Amino acid sequence: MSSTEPVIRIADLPDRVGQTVTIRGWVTHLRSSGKIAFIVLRDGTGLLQCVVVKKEVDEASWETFGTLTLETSITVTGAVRADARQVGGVELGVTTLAVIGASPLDYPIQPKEHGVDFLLDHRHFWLRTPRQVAIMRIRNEIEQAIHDFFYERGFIRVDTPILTAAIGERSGLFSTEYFDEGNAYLAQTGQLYGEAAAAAFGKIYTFGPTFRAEKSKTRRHLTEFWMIEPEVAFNDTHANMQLQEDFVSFLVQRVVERRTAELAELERDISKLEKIRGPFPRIDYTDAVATLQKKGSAVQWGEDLGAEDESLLVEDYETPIFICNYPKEAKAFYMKENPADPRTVLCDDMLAPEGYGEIIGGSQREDDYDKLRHRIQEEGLPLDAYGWYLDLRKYGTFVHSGFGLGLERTVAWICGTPHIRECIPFPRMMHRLRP
RNA sequence: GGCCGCGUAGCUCAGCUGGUAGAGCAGGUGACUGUUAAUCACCGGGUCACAGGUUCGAGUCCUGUCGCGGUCGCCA
Repeated sequence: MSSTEPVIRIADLPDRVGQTVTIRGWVTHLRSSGKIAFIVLRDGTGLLQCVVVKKEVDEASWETFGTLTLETSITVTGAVRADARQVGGVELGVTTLAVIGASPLDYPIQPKEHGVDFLLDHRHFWLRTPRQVAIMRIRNEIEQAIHDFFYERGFIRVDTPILTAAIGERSGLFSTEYFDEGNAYLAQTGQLYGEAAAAAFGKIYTFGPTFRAEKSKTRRHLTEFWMIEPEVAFNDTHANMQLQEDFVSFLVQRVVERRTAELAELERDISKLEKIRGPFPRIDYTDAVATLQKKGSAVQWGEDLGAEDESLLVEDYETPIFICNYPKEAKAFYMKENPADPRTVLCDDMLAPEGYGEIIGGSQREDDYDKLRHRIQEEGLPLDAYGWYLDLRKYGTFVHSGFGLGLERTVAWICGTPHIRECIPFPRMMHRLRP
């Protein structure tokens, strides 16, 4: 292994045909036909077929080839040459070959089908496979696009606390001891803090992990997931939905433009993603219930919509849709009462197409001190814990709105994966805490 | 938590109305100078999740326990 040889990344090789380069990576596949042998090497940027011909390498390198196993990390040096049969159009004619780190023969992931439970037990290795690499690169693209979208529009990113006193929504909380302060809870949302920050900066967003201790066992739920929560001062519910529409369209088109290779690896139907541009239909909850009843659903006005109801509504559209203005009882205490129909609140759920369900929940926030205080009491929540939150309405209250986008659900939809657990590097679910 | 389903070789699975455990892949040895999950020959590999029951006999039927998956509810 020469330290003077420049180390090149596989993705850059098409520009280096004819040059001699050194690559470091992991053995992904091995084939041998006696005096000629093939190594498929992975370096995190792509795959490269390395051709080892006995007559063309030194004896030590040929013997080294014989010891190679799957996932051995190696250094190879050789000439880059064009070969139309290869992905990326190049292969490497090896001149020397050396092992960095050996890999025992019992490497568990084989180039074949495995069960999901087995793969999740070996998530640290599963992550190395082409499909998983593609998903994580798309996830990264979406994360970067989120930051770009908000930065270009003058939003400030605000990091909200993960350890909190009891505050937020009603669903299950993870708790831990916190010195002499009693229990601390892992945050289920950064929204309330986001509202405080909106009065400081005007337009903000949060980007962080959130935790739900519900015993949910579905393809759409994790106990730890990442959520993006914008909050905008002086935006009403209509401006809020416009922002959501622009935001989601931007994310999808960004992935379509920049991650075509990864979408191809996932065999995603890109034509379905290209249609994701505003406007998205805005359906009032009351109209949605009427439509559902016509379609044979048993749903009654006042009830929340079930997963089956959501699918029935989405099936008529190729873009995401909004369901707006749910009954007060079905939604959180902080949502603003609808002046046009006080039985309902100014809120919206965005449902993704193709059965991926709710990816956004948003609302205009209650900005009236007395109404909010009343709602907190109505829900049986401890008033004293919400003192600072009520203060936001006492000192210069302001119309404001925001929403929460579930990152993994968005990644799952854009990638077309059947289960959300593939869309986060190390998923946390009810029955899975490791690796 | 409710309902449905699964647990057999390292992995993926088959195993019928109960009759003494199978395949492919992976692994080992050998052959092969253009392979793309290479091919060919030969070889090793099992507490059928666990406990109890029915039976002459249980991987198979029954009960319980454990583990896991799907779905619903909750939500992003």
